[in-house]
Amino acid sequence: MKLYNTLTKRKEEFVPLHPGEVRMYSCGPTVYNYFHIGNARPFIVFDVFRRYMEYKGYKVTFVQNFTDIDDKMIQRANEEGITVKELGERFIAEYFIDADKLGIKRADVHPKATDHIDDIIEFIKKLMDKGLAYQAGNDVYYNTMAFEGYGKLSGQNLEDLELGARIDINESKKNPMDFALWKGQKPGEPAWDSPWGKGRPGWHIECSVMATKYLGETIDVHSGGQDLIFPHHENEIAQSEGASGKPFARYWLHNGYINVDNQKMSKSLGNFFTVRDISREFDLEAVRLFMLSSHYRNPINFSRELLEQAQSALERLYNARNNLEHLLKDAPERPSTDEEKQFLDKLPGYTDSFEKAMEDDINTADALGVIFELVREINSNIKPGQSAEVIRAALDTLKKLTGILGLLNKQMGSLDDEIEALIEKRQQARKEKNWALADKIRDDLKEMGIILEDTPQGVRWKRL
RNA sequence: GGCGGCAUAGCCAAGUGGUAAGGCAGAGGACUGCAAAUCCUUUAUCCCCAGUUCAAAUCUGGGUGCCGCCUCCA
Repeated sequence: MKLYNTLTKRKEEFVPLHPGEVRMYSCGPTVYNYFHIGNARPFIVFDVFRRYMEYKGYKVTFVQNFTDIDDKMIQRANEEGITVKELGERFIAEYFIDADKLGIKRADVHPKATDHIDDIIEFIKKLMDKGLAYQAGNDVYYNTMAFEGYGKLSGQNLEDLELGARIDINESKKNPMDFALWKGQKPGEPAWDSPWGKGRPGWHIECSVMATKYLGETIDVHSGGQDLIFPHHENEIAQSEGASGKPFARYWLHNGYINVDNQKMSKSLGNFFTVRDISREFDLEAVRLFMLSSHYRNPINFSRELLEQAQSALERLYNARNNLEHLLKDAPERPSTDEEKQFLDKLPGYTDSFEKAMEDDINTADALGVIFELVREINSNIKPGQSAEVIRAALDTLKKLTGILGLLNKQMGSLDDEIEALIEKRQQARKEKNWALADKIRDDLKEMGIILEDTPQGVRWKRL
């Protein structure tokens, strides 16, 4: 499998550090609000990466943190009149509600910064011992000048960075590019005891600490949005490699932004949509399909129209699956005919093409194209009366591939007797050409959320 | 100023040397009591110019336009 590695600026063959295992860390949300769809992109695309690696048989250990202490957390908690801890707990719960609807699997570990204060302190001590950090007042800073590789991820050197940097008013730093590992307590802020006085961790340190704790000093994959390349991930490298003397992450994966009107969507610009807001109008699975319909490193524009397109595309997928499930119920268990076997022989080709797309730096857009080609193949070939073997094989392939992308999560389910009876009654009416009654029943069922379709192969239903 | 990305049909989007996947929307047709679903047909000189090559959307050079990072941010 090839992955574009931000560190080397090339596609590289993925070779895990430990054969058969993948250890990956992805930067999670700061839990001071509902997350927006810009945040959702990395959650979704790296969830797909994880699912694909699991599908390929790797033992994947996936860690995604919650940042539950920082300036924004403190500010928001004050506005709400609650503690930072309460705020964090609330929005962690909200995160899972939205993430579940987006089809994002739980990470193996979802560590919180505030649960790792002791580990963070130990880590900072280690950096100080190595001369990579210094205390200034009640703060502790990372000494960027002392770390040789600083800038290697973002492709910049310290001098260029400083030229572009705003004048830093914090005169206690030795160098403007130095960043806080530990921030001394200010009035009204939550704080923990430390060798440098009461305070709280800086933002970057938590990821180095938790990634190391749960995955080891060298991990396989570290991922996040492109805007984290600098300074966040650059700083993580400085911290982690400074402390361990070993490479931190072997592959750095970064997704592109979501734009609105061709402008970056971000919290600071205020032009963002939360996933929660979107969920009131759209099926979040359509949002997922939308995210996967272009390559993860390309920027994508967000709009209602595009979401509607994705919704329609999703329905095409569901129709294909549901039709197969309907057919399977009555499919005869018998040996497949030669013609049916010809169809069966075509199925593995779609899996191959799908994998080929995924192996090329997680090309979900291409992979999705393969799924739609499979859908057409299925729709053109599958008819009532075909062997259960054929229908089952088609269904299995479709479910397998959509499952890797985390799509088609809603089960078709079954109908209760009352509705079955209504459908039967309508069939009788149709037989008698009582169209008025038949249409009335169909309308009534629609009110109840059941849509009927009279196909040449008989009546079918699906949920609204 | 330093670093980086993008430009393919009405919309979205793959494709990185051999005359353009797929989805959405539209048009025509088949099927159908109607509707829906489904199938078939149909819609692109790949931003511009020059070059390399038997052959370029794909490589090289130049240009134009748009965007991002260098500051909290996915």
